[in-house]
Amino acid sequence: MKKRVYEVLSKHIDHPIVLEKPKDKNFGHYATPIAFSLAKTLRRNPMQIAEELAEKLREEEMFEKVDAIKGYVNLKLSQDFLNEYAVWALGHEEDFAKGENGTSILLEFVSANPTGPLHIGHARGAVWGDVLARIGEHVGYRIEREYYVNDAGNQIYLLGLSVYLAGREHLGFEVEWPEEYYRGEYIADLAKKAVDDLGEEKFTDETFIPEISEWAKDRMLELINENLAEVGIFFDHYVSEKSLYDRWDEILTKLADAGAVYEKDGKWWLKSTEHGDEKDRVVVREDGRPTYLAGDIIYHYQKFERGYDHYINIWGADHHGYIARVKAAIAFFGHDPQRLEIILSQMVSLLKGGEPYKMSKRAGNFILMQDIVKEIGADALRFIFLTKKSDTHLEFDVEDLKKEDNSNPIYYINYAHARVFSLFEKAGKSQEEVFGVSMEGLGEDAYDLLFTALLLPEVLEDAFESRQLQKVTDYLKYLAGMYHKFYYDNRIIGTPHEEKLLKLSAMVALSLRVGLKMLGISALKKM
RNA sequence: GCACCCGUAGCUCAGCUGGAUAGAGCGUUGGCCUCCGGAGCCAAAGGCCAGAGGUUCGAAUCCUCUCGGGUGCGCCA
Repeated sequence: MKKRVYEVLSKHIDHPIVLEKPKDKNFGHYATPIAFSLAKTLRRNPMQIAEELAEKLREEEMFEKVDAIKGYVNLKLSQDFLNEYAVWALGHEEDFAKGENGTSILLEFVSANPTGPLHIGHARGAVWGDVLARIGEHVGYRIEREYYVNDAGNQIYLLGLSVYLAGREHLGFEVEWPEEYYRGEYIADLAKKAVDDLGEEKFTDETFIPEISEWAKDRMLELINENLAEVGIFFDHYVSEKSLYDRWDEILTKLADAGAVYEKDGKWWLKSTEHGDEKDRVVVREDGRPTYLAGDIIYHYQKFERGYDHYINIWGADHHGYIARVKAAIAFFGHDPQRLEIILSQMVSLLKGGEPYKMSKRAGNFILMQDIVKEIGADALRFIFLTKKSDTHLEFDVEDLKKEDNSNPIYYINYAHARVFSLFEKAGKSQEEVFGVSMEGLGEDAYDLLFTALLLPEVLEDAFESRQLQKVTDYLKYLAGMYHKFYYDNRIIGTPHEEKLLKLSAMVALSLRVGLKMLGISALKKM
């Protein structure tokens, strides 16, 4: 809708237009303060400009009313326009709110180390990335989801060592635990399975640790994927860090050719300060082994090689210091670092009944994602993360999400959706049979509701483009609230307007349903 | 010390490409079921938008500084 308004306005104004939704609905559906900015360039009174503009816009069929008030131009869409749009939307649920864009995006998220189960912090990035992708795809972007698997380095050895030792303990050997190893019951569980799968003999000698590491890492990745699948999150690609190092010599040569690296103290350094980093970073150690950053450099090199238009990485906020060096590497390869966008996902703290949530022993002092899913369900988990910006600290109480009243927004929204279905059932009608009904003669509040329901497309687009997913949840809560009130104020069944109001209800339900789908939450027809 | 994020109602948070009277949920107080699902609706109370300057027709929003909280600052991954 907004697009159509833009188009019409652009015919009359040769200037960038700001369209906003007025806070007070008496001011119409859309408003523009354009006269203020025009006043500056034209050196004329904004009120006059607004009035002249309003005069012209009144001739457009799309608007029922155009007012110039205090320099604002307020626009009210015509009922016919809203009606037509609703009829189309109801008949094309699959296409409703879809857009065309075509830009391809590689979205990397989660990328948790395969050394332990996912914890609650991972869950935030996981849900956020998944929904960003869902919405982006819906509004027309081509998005592929990728998981970067850190399957190289010391941590994998430590995982193997931990499983090896736990396996020995399981077999009855006396075990002396080193200072550094992975704790938590999952290691013991893994060890038992490893003993069964690999055989007891692998636990007799430390030389088998690399083999155990490999096995444990694969198994861990499977577990992580199971955790993610429980919440409905899947990936298109997995890229193994280990596999990348085959190309290190080639990439290092490229960096050297670009003048991006230099040798000092027997190490190779990336001149990341040239592109805004605080200090240069080591990429090859004295003993010749590449650092973790080297892996990331290769990874991003090949990402750009794969030719997407845009790249998004969702990282835990504790990695923020890493952004500058990765972007520096990209710049050295001659790519525009702006094409890589890093979204940070901030910390999460959990409460239960007002008290700090008890850490799971199983996790080794982490709150496991799967425990929270078990406790509040995947939908609630999704919703809580989606009501907040990704880059602010978040604290929530799991008890609140278990309540079944309006303190729980998912129930609130789904209740509105279910109400519509219950109305149709009560009326003995199918949704399809009212699609064609004219909506003429309904009151203002009905049209306000209809207009709000039709806002979904622009809400989704705005949410995706601004990377502010909470706009979708806010909108759904708002629309559901509006419908609850409408329902309370207006009797529907058995009135002369029954079919019209049912159609309106169907439109509201459609927006709620499509909106929830974008969040990966299913809409209930009955609760 | 440096970098990033944050500071809005008692609590958890929206609002931030500057725009008309600062919002929601919870909590508190008080109303609404002989009527389509009360898992709902209505209302009241509650704010120097951390503080101070600046930019301008206009600032919660942009800039600078100060104060407060979080996180990061290995050649670990």
